Amino acid sequence: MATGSALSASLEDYLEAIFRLVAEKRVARAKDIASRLKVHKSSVTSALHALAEQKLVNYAPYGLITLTAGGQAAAKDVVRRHEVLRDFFVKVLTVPAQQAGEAACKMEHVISQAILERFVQFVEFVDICPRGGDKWIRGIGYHCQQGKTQENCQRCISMCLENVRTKRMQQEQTGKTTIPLRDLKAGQKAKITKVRGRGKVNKRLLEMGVTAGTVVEVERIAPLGDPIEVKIKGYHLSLRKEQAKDIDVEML
Amino acid sequence: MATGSALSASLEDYLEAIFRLVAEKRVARAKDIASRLKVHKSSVTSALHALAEQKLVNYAPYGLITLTAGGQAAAKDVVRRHEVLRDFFVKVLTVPAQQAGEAACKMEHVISQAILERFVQFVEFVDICPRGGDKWIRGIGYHCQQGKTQENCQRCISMCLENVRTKRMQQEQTGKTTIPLRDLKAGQKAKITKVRGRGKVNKRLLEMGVTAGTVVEVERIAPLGDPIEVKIKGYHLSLRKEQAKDIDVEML
DNA sequence: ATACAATGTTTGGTTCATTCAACTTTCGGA
DNA sequence: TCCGAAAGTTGAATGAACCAAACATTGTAT
Repeated sequence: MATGSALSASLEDYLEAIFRLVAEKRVARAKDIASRLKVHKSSVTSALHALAEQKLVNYAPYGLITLTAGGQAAAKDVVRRHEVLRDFFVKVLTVPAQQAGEAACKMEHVISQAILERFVQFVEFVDICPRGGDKWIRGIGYHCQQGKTQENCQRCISMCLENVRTKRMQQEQTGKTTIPLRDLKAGQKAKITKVRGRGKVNKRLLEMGVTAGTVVEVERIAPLGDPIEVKIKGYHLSLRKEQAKDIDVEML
Repeated sequence: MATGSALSASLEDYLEAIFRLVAEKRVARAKDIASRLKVHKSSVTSALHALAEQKLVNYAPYGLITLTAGGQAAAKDVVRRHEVLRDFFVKVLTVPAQQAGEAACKMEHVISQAILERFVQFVEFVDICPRGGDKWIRGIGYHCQQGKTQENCQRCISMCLENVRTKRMQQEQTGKTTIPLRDLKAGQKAKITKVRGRGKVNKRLLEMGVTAGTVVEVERIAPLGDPIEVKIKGYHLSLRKEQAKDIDVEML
């Protein structure tokens, strides 16, 4: 669901750069695209021509650069690939943020849909599984940075037991921890248990992956608590308070 | 440690194909390279010229194609990247073998050294950590294929407890499980506890990552039990029975 | 031996991504 | 208002990677 004819890695980069610039500043200027991508400004012009030809950007010489609906979709797709990979590198492989970003920049162009979804599911699994969790991931950090001593593993055992115990307790007081998504704070993660809303807005949610069992992470909440930005399956999603009220979640 | 000036993705592909063909059949023929990489035969010729220029292949028109020492090293490097990724996809993300290979083929050209080592360490960590292990990985499989039901997690808890218990028992009868690497069977994994040999052969082993704490996997053992092929940190290594005798390991 | 099929090479042409240098447009200040 | 710097464009040129078709070589089956 998105692009028609596959874009080249290079054009994807341009698209992504435009998307990010529009998000950061209000407009995308050829000069900024050039400096971000470390290419000559004339290269930007030709890329713009190519993108315009494929109806991905609205472009007229000396005019301002915007993404078309299609371009927006394609760019979001690239960005998602980027974010999923970066996320995995940072959260699971404990790679420094900057390095992770650079690596994601290259890999985003060659990763297949199927493998990408596996990455998403993997992170989700680590979140959900009682054997996973923050502490386990931190264990990987130790392992990667300090080498793999037996003591770490001893500590790991106790952490695991503790982890399992807490999870069990949570399981026992079943459903008690269920709250509306609206009540989560920024940075918190939870598992969706029920999506109560109905109608076509709801259908759109389902299409984006907002279904029972999925892990959701609250990225940030706007000043007045209205648009709630969440991440689901690597997608960034903006929810209205109204909708968030009708989504039940269970803290992890 | 390897290549001088970075090779293009395309040339890396040619190098890898030659390496694999030489390994499978005895020689690399231009036609086979072409069909493997799905390119026209004339493209092979030009690639060969480029590679010869960089002193990576021994090439003379109509002559037979071999890798130089440098080419061998570069090819092995590419192959390692490929294998590490494929391994991770198959073993951790439980991606079907063929798909994993295809994905690895593309990603191998863009992955950085640092991230690659993280992948290696991650797989190693999962092997070593009492919370990881086969069963946990199989849990990911369930998760990816069937969706994430609560029952799976319940089962996961008991598996974890069981896992931790066995690990503990192993820990208690400390060191008892230590055996020479030579006594492992094909397919088994173990952690190196001591490398007893000395001298320059030993030094070479250390350089290849054969050090205490590292996970080693026996790939296969030659008919007479002499060259033992192992995988360490994604490298494929061929050990002599002599050497394998002096390496102590502890079963996982 | 020799003819010919299989294999390998060359040549010429395409596309993509890029730069350089010359040119044009835009826009903010004096 | 108009002028110059900053931003953007154009066109010619490069190099990588590829293909198609014509050409060259090799080895082998009769």
